[in-house]
Amino acid sequence: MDDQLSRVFSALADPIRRDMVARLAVGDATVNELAEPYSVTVQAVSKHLKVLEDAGLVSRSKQAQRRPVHLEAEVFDLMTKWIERYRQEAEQRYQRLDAVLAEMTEQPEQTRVEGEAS
Amino acid sequence: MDDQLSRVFSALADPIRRDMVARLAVGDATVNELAEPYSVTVQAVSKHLKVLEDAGLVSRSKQAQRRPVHLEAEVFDLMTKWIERYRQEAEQRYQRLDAVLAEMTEQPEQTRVEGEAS
DNA sequence: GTTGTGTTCAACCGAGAGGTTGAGTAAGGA
DNA sequence: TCCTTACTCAACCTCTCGGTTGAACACAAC
Repeated sequence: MDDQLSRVFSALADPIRRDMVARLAVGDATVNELAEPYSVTVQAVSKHLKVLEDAGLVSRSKQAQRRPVHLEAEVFDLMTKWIERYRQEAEQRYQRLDAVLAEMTEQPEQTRVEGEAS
Repeated sequence: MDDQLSRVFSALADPIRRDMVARLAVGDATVNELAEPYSVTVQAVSKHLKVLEDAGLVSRSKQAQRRPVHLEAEVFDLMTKWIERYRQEAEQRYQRLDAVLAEMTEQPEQTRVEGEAS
C-alpha cells in the first residue's frame, strides 16, 4: 500500500468514504457535518478523512476550530486513466475474439467459448 | 464490503492484482503463468484471483486441469461511471468558484470561500 | 493402475483496518 | 477566566487480508 493508486482505490473501497466523496462533491463540509448521517463516532470519521487525505482525494483547511474538507478532483484522473487503459485493451481483445469465432463458425470443434466461468 | 463497487475498488487496491489485470488485458492466462513473475506461492495467486473473480473483474473457465483466467471488461464501466460522476461535479464546483473569486477580486474581505453547503 | 501437473482448500500467522473510549489541543464565547 | 465547541491523538479490541505450509482434488500421461 505504498503507491498513490493503491491508496486511492483502497480509500474508495469503503462505502462510508465513497458516500463522503459524494457528499463533498456538492460542497465542502466540516468533520461534524460529515459525521452526522452515520452511526459512527466523530473520531472514526476523522480517521476516514485521513485516509481520503493521504490518497489525495480531499484536503483539509483551517477555519477557526473548524477543518472544512474539500474534494480534490484531479486524483480521479489517475484512476480513470488506469481503468480506461485496460478496459479498452480488454474490449479490443473481445472484438478480435468475436472476429476469430465468426471465421471458424463452420468448424465448431470444441470451440471453448470464453466467458463461461461456470 | 457487501456491494460490488466496494469489492471492485478493494480488488484493485492491491498492486499485484492490478498487475494481473494488466497482464490479462493482453490475453488469457493460467494460474501458474500469472504466478510466475511474483515471489509469492501459487496458492497466494489463486487467492488473489478469487478476489478478482468475486469482484466480477475476471472469470475462470475449465480446460483439462487448467483454469484459464479471462478479464471481464464490463465491470470497469461501473467504476468509471461512479468516478466520472463525482469528478465532474467537483470540477464544476471548482469552475464556479473560480468565477466567483474572479468577480470579487477587487473586494478581498474575508472571502469565506464558496458553496459551503452546511 | 501409478505418477505427475495444475489448482484449490484448510489451518494458521502477523500486520493493518475500522471501530471504540478517553484524554488532549485549539479556538470562540460567556 | 472558565466553559463549550470542533477536532485530533493514543490506546485498545476485533476482524479481515495477504501471506505461508500441507493436504486434497482433478485430470493427463505413462
